[in-house]
Amino acid sequence: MNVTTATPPLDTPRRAIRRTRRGDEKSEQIRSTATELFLGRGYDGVSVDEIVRSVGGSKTNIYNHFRNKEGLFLAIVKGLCEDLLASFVTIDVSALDVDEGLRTFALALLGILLQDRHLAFHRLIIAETARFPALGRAWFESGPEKSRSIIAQFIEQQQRAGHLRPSDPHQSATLFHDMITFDLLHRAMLGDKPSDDEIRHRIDTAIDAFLHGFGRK
Amino acid sequence: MNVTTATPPLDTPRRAIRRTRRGDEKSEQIRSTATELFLGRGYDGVSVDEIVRSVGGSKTNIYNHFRNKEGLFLAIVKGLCEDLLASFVTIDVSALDVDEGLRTFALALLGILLQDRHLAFHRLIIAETARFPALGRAWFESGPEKSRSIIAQFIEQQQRAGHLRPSDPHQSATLFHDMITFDLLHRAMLGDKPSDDEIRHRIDTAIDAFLHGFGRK
DNA sequence: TACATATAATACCATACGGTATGATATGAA
DNA sequence: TTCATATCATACCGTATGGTATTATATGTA
Repeated sequence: MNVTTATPPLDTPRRAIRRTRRGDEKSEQIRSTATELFLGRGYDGVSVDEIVRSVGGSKTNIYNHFRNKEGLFLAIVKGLCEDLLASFVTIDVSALDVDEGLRTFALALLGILLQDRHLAFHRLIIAETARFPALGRAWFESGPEKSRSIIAQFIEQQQRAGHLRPSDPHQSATLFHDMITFDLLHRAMLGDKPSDDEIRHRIDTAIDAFLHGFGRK
Repeated sequence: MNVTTATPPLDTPRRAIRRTRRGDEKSEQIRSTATELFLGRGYDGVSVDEIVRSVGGSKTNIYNHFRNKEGLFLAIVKGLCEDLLASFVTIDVSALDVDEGLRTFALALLGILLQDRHLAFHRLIIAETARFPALGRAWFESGPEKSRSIIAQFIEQQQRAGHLRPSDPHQSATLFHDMITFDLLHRAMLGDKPSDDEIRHRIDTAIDAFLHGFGRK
């Protein structure tokens, strides 16, 4: 209801707190415990009282570390955005050819996206973007947009080496990324987890389509 | 909490109701009014009292027509699943060549998926699938799976005519469908609606990739 | 040791929700 | 017209929620 924008950011403590080791530890306990609860049952599905019961300690202290329930939630999502794709940004494909590079990216990406933890996270984001619009943006930038950029770099490099015909690298990376992820991710979100064979087969088909297309010349 | 399965389906009236014209009209009023409310603010965001205020009449009567809040919600989602893709199933591409056919499908599909009404519906489905598992299934079957099947039929027909090289038609249709939809749909869900030019460009690129690929032979 | 403050424990508040009970009124079929 | 019943209006119940107030205790620093 309150749409004024003069209020300070929500993911900030309600008042200056003297930082201390015990305090930081407690704050981390609250954050990590609440993370699992929110991932499991969504924002509305978890009450502050339940977080208190689960992490121990007092309700007041939660409201001291995080301004309110929304503040705690936003801090948690911010952390998850950074964590989930962490292993993807360190992949080194510089020594691989086109086929191997794309396959490496695809396997790593699906390995992350099909984890239960990511599925729950994805549900959370989609569901709560209506309530917290900034949240969807942050996820898109740190998720799909980031992984596509990494793939785009590789594609551009392969184009310069003459192994791919010229095109907008980011557009091409997006098409490849989407071919790989959409179907398997959505089915996994409905509880229909693809087998390793299915994953490999999907990747093979997508790489083949990406490199050669389906036209009959 | 109650996980027994002996209860009757939820989208069923709580007791036998003598069907009458006024009753059917009232039931429709409730359904259509509540549809817009749920699309706007989700399941938890809309209270039964608010539906009563909005549609007029009495709370009791809603509980007579639909067993409870969940029953009303499921009836509404079932209706939306059928409505949204209605215009897609009647498309006739039998006289078109590969390029034109794929373009026709892509334009029609995006025309549906990027509507505000569908975006809200999609959010609703993803968010509430955790609470109502059957819901995600029903949507997937009547949505993505259905549109892919229609595209697959066209691809198979073009393969038999020798205009596409042989492949699993449904796999290929899935790849094409996902290239077309994933990125634009997700960005639209975050409020970043693509322009008509962007849509056309994306479709061109995807069709080109589908037919010719990006490899340098 | 002394003092400021972070944490705890607990009771409490206002509000909102889904759902039911009850009694009055409107409607439609016999 | 009669009578069963669909609809309405309203009050109510039990429960849960986010958030605050209060008072006591543990902790770190000077």
